[in-house]
This record gives sequence, C-alpha cells and structure tokens, in this order.
Amino acid sequence: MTYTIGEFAEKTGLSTHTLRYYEKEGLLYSINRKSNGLREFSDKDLSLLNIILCLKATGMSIGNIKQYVNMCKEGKETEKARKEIFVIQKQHIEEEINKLNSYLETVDYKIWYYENLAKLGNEEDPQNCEKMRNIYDSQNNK
Amino acid sequence: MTYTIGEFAEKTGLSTHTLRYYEKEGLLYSINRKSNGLREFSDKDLSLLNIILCLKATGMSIGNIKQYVNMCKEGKETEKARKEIFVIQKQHIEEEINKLNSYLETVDYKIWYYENLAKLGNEEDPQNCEKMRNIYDSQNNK
DNA sequence: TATTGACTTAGAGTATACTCTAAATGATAT
DNA sequence: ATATCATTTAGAGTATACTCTAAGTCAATA
Repeated sequence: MTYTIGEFAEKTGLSTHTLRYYEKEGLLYSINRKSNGLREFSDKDLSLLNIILCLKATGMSIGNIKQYVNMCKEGKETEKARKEIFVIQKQHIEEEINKLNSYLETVDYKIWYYENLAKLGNEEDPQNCEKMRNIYDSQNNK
Repeated sequence: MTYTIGEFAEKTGLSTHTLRYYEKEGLLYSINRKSNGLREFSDKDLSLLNIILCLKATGMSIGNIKQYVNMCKEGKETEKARKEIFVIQKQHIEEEINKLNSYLETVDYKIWYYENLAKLGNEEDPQNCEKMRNIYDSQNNK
C-alpha cells in the first residue's frame, strides 16, 4: 500500500509541510520517489513515523530523533545503542508520569480550595490560605 | 522572609533572566521593590511561582498562564472561572498520563524487540518484524 | 486541451520561551 | 575610596519546531 503526501498527511494527522520538513531533517529517510519525482509513502514509512511520534511525544527533540534514525540506517552494529535509547526513554516517561501525578495533587488541592473558599473564608487573607491548606491536609491524611 | 533576585533564582532553580521575563510578561505581578529599585521577592511570590510552574509543566502556555494570573488580580468575581481552569487542567494531565502510559507500551515492545532480535531473526526483513510482533503480542496476551 | 488542484523546491517567516548584551547603578569587602 | 560583584533596563539574539510563500511541475477531469 502506498500513499501520496496528501493521503499520508490525512492518515497521520500531520500537515504536508511537516512531512516534508521531517524528510528534510532526515527523520523520514526511506520515502520512495516515483519516476516523476513525487513522493510515494509506504507502510514502512508509517511505522517509522509512529516511532518518531512516540519519541517526540515523550520529550525527545527532532535532533535526537535524527540521531536515532541515523543509527537505524547504519544497521546491525547500532542495535545495542538503539535499545539503550529506548531504555532511557522509558525512564524519562516514568519520571514524567510521576511528575504529572504530583502536579495532579497540586491541581486537586486548587480545585478543593476554590470549592471551599466561600464556606471557609476569603482569599485575600494569607493566614486563611494557610488555614485552608491545613484543613485540606488533615482531611486527606497528609 | 524576602529574597534578592539572585537568592530567589537559586531557591527556585530558574535563572534571574527568566524571573525578570516572568515579571515582564505579567506572571509574577506582586514582586515588591525596595526604595532603591531592587526587586524583593517574598514567600507569596514563591507560592504564586509554584502554581505558575505547575501550570507550565502540565502544558499551559505563558500566555494562558498570564490570563489566569490576571484573573487572580481581579479578585472574587473570577473565582469560579479560576476553578474551571484547574478542572480543565486536571483533565489535560489525566489525558497526558494515559498517553504516556500507551507510549510506554510502545517503548516496552521496542526494548523487547532489540533484546530478542539476535535470537529470533534479523531486522532487515519486514516479514520478520511482523513475526516478532506476533510473538510479543501472544506472550503478553494481546 | 484547458482548467483545477495537488505536488515540487528553496528559502523566508512565525510562535514560543527564553537567553543574552550593554550600559548604568547598587552593595559589599578591603 | 576602590574594586568587585549583583542588580537594573530596553532591546537584541537564539533555539526549536514548525509554517508559509513563490514559482513552477504533475495529475485528473470536463
């Protein structure tokens, strides 16, 4: 199965501009060209793009993704290094999830704060803020 | 307790440049000035900054954070809208955590893939990639 | 065949969030 | 007092990742 750049853009949700940019930057390195010069995207390009988007969405820069892709091109000798990239990326993702869970607690407190502000006092008083924090913490066994 | 910009930078891990930038953008709006014009950061500034950093780390742009901060300045009448901001932000964080968990699965597969490549075949063969995916999925009850 | 719309390129422009510079003033130690 | 270091400002510069433009070519249809 092959796709024009427009079809591939539609399929992946990226713009044609972005797809050309990714090719120019060396992320999508195996896009075939028809004899007339038009790009012909394949399912192989799709699975590479999915990995690229995974790495990008989990915080890797275009520059570093390019390094990974270059390793893919080099073949067998870089397999160990490539595995390491995913091991490290896994750690990054786990750290990010932990961070987000802790920010979730901050946000939960803020929601509770605004829900209980009317009942418990007024915002302008810094001492009241501290009082509210204490009530929240005791209600949540902190 | 008050701090110079250098001390506050040290305490928060941000640069003095960034702190001045946040003030200029209206994020840190209540920084006191001494009679000689030097900034005097307080614990109130610190707790506002912590909320700013929470919103930023969970994906809110400087521009949107500024809108939230402007609401804080406006007082009581914006309390409801401010609560809504945190409710929406909570949803964003939960979605992001779900997304990261699903990327974690992709990364786990990639790690397994490189660990088992030697045993199970070679990378150049696309059919082998599919075979490996099937083995992985059956081992993981997918 | 003519039009319309998708595709091609190189390169310019944009948005975001800093990050740094220069020139002047403030603070502190000898 | 003088050197040294921190702080001040406005504004310029940078990094990243797109995003768009212009001028031209390719493909499908009336």
